[in-house]
Amino acid sequence: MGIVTRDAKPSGTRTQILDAAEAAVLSKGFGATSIDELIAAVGISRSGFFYHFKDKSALAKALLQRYIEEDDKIFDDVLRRADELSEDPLHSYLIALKMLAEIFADLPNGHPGCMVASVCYHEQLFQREVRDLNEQAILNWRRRFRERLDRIAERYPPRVDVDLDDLADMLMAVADGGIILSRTIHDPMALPRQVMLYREFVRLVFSEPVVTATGRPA
Amino acid sequence: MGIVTRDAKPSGTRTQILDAAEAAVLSKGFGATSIDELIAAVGISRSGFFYHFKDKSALAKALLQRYIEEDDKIFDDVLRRADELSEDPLHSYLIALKMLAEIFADLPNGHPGCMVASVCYHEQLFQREVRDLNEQAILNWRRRFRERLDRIAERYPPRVDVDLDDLADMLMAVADGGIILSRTIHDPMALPRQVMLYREFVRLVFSEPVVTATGRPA
DNA sequence: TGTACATCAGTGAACGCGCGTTCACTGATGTAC
DNA sequence: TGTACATCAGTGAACGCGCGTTCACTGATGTAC
Repeated sequence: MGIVTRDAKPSGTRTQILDAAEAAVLSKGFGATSIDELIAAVGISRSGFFYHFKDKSALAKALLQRYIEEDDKIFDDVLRRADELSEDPLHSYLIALKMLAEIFADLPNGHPGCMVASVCYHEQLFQREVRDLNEQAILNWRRRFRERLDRIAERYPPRVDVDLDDLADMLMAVADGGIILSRTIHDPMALPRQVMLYREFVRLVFSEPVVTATGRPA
Repeated sequence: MGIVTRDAKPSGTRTQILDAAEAAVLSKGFGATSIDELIAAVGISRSGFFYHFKDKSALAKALLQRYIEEDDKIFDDVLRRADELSEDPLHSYLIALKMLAEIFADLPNGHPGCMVASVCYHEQLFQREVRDLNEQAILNWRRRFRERLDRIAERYPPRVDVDLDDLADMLMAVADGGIILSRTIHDPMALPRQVMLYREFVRLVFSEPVVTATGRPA
């Protein structure tokens, strides 16, 4: 998961390096991203790079750290706004998921890729520290969404026997899988549609189906 | 998605190179996998490699091609065996999904990674040909599962309004996302649990909930 | 059966380029007294 | 206000290693006649 939107860029050289690196890493991988291409994009010398990062793996760590922070902020934002719109935990969660799908749908060139997924497919290139950072990020998202699901389950007893940790994880899985799907088949809307499908699942799990006059469920 | 199980290895040098390359690419990326480490693993000289592959991108193509073929074979197998166990399209699909989850659960060290996802996160490194191969593989899987869902929908009208292409795609998304999840949090069972969750969703979409004596759905 | 040639599956040495990293240095701005 | 020193944000040149690729060559096996 994760978004590009960078609000109020500090625009210092360090940030520019990180921006160039993020785009390059997400489209060709960390090992194939060279320092030379980054400094060319930013317009500094090779040593300028090493002033900001002690070595290439310091760049990796900073990249992932920044990415996780930004994603956290987006989730904070979406969940908070959803809570403002409904006091019911299920409705709030459904609103949040719809907002998330809309954010994904509004990305002009589709989602650029998830840093967590990229790191996962380059494990061996990173130190323990970076891989731990990645693991903690996912467990943190699980905890956060699990909390919501617990509150929902209190009011709406689940109609099927699903593990709520798994259901929380599924959002991350659907998002990361949806990004791969979207990029591979060149359909930017596939990702938001997958998020909406996850939303439908959550709804089916917790709420009774409302059958309309036509016999079709609402 | 995709499995390691290599049945009846030809065990030629070319195959050994592909095996070594697959493991390396899935764990560190294509750009960071060197020809030198592959020939060291196989025990041939550098020129021995170039006898089998005209250049490194020929390796990439062969790697992806082989991976897709193997995955296709696994799906063929699972769907065929499920059809033998039930003539009902929904039950057969649910059986197939359970089998798939079991295959994932039985991998001793967890799923090694999906080649399609790896290629997706290394786009810029590959020629058009390889990226097209990747896209076609996904569209092919969509077509195959969509077919099943159509037959299910005929007999079991969906209880909610979901697009069947999206629902077919979701298996691939959940699998690829589940692989990333599993690897990142070091829980090999997270992937099969995600597949079972997708299975639960399919069941909720198509079949009426059966309420048991305790008031809990079956 | 013997000989000539072809193919298969490589070897070994060399190539030049690009990579990450280091090191001594620099000009502009900030701070202390 | 002037001077000394410190810090910030870099430059430029050089390093050695590892990379993908090429090329001339080779020994074993297969095939034609």
